[in-house]
Amino acid sequence: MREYMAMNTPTPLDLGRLRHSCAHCSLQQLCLPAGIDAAALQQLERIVRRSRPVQRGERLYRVGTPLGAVFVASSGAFKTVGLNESGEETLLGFHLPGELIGLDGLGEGAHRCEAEALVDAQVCEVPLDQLSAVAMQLPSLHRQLLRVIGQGVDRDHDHTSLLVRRQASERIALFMQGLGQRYAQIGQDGHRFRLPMSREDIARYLGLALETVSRGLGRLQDDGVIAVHGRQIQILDPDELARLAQGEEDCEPARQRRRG
Amino acid sequence: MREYMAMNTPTPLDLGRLRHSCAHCSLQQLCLPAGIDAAALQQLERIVRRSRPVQRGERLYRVGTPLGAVFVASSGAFKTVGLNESGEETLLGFHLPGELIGLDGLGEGAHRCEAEALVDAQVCEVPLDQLSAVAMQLPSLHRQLLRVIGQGVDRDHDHTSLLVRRQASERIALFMQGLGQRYAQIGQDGHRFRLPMSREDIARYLGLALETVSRGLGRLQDDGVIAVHGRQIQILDPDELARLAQGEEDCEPARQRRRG
DNA sequence: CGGGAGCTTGATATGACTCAACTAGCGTGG
DNA sequence: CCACGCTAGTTGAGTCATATCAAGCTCCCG
Repeated sequence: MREYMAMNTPTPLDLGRLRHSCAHCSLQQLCLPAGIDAAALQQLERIVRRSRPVQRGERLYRVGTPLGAVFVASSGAFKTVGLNESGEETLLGFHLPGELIGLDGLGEGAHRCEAEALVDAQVCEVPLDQLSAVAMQLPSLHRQLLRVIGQGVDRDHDHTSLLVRRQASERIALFMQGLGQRYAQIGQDGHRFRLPMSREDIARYLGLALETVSRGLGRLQDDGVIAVHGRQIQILDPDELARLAQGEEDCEPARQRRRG
Repeated sequence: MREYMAMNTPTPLDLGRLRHSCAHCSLQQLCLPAGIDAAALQQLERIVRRSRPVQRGERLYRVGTPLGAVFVASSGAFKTVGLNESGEETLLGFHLPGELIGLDGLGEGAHRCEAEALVDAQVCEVPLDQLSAVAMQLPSLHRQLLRVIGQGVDRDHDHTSLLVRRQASERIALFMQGLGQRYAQIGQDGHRFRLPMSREDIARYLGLALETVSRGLGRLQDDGVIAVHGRQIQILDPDELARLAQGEEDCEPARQRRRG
């Protein structure tokens, strides 16, 4: 958060944030409140624990933690990491503001993965039993709950179709493109953003070696598709990025390689 | 249901099947009815369209089909295949009896993938609006609905941790092991089963070339871990399979390769 | 200024893909 | 009943992309 503050919100504390409610949240249209009526919103607000700060590296829950609540970041970013029997970690997903965290564990009643803040963040916490109870009273909230669950499933499926791609360059292009789209969806600049995760996280998310990710990004930069400065990313040529993401390997005749 | 019966199962009709209900279904404990009380079960039965036969190759829904119902096979097997913009297909999952099909599309209200029967099958269909309506009356069913949704998410995550494995042999071993476990869960023999899917389907599910799958299975057979006769599989050495699945590459000193 | 994590870059080895031929199994039709 | 053709699966040879190992670099942060 230090970084963010320095970069984006000069004064250390935005008082408005303290008064934040679902009704005033910029993410309202993306989050549980989307599409529910005023009465339902009030009910929902009553049970939501709002905007708790979470430090980088802090975990919302661990493997085995009984499922008690779902979370939504209002700022920052999270990763969810699965641990299998043999102790290996699998990077299951990244979660930007507005995207529900903690649906795993719905199956067994306890979390099968861990949710860790990639940068300092703010999270809203929604106790699941209360959410269920309210959802059973309010059809619109019930629908919306199923909708955000479905969106999580969709993101998992997107991840899967990333992972089955053969070419590393394809996975990387698709990842950057998808991230840009997700930033755009939450009202941030989809062409210029800061990666909240390390190269290693990206590599594990994409099923690649971290060196391959590094090289892939370098290549995209050399080709003039994106600009990379550490974690700062700028998408220079979205169309070309989309082309590469769809497996159409360059062969670009007119475009020169290496410092385009 | 009458129509279905009349249409598709001409003479060799098992009368017992006509009486089939959730209460008598062998999959009861794995399916939506699991853990709900008798009253809830009755309510649920009222809305479930039971045991429609589905032919191999037939699809339950296609991309873009408005989400209207979820499905559970009572016999047979399905695959779900996602189609992305560029027309490429991604094999998102296999569904054995008792495993919910059709949760994708919850996010957008329309299916993003297609569910196709791998072999002739029987499916129960649960209209989603009615299911929602009943779930809102019955806490136990509501809980159970979230639980089966969560199990679907868990399976997707298992798939993901398969895909990030580096070694093809590891993915293949893990796949066979997982399939065996799933068969065991539904009361079938987990050590001896028939694959409902082709090598190509397996390959696409695992993010490998089909030849690699074929070789991998051959290798497992040569090592005496499994026996393969076409799609008929027998797991001979579950412990060794588990070892291989966890990445502990053989180096087996005593065990001889090629026709063990 | 020093330390260290995070990242880049280089050289090399190898595992998996690709292309290709071949086989097994199965249903069809002569 | 066998020949045929088709689909699914196996097996082989060669190439290439990516993992791996190993330096070196850069940027923070103390």
